[in-house]
Amino acid sequence: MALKTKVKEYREKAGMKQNELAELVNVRRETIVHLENGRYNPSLKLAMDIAKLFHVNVEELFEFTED
Amino acid sequence: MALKTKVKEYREKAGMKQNELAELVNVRRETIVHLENGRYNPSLKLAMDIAKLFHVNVEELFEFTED
DNA sequence: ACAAAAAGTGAATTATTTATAACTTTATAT
DNA sequence: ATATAAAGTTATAAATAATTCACTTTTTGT
Repeated sequence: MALKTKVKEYREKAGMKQNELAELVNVRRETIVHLENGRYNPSLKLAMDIAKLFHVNVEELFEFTED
Repeated sequence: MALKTKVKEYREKAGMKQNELAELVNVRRETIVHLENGRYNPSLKLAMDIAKLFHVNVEELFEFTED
């Protein structure tokens, strides 16, 4: 149950710092770090807020893989 | 930050009991009850598992509204 | 009407996400 | 090269999703 994500790609494409993204979706910068690199399962709200920001759907941004 | 969802609609459309849905996505029946009626913010994994099951995207199934 | 199945409730516990803080490491610019 | 910003790490605390249990209520079928 590892999480693959394109958050970093989309963030950089938007010329955005982790800090800025964090503020826009009302979480801590560390939460963005963990999301981009780490392997954990965010809340639906956080996932949808980020997807909305980048004008993509959740499935484009996040994918759960086996193991 | 209330959560509107169509889980119940899609579940019934699929002729599925709460119990069956719960087993298919590996949560308790009570979690499905709370999801369908209650207003709380599930994990992304749970939301995506359910969306996948019904062949819709997450945004079709869940929507966050103000207050 | 009655029984059985399905759905709903509430409270207490457990598991996990997110926050906070105090750092270190890497990238960027002057 | 060196200062500054950005990104990453680790540990602990706080918030909350999810479990569990013991029910009650509603729905469905015979």
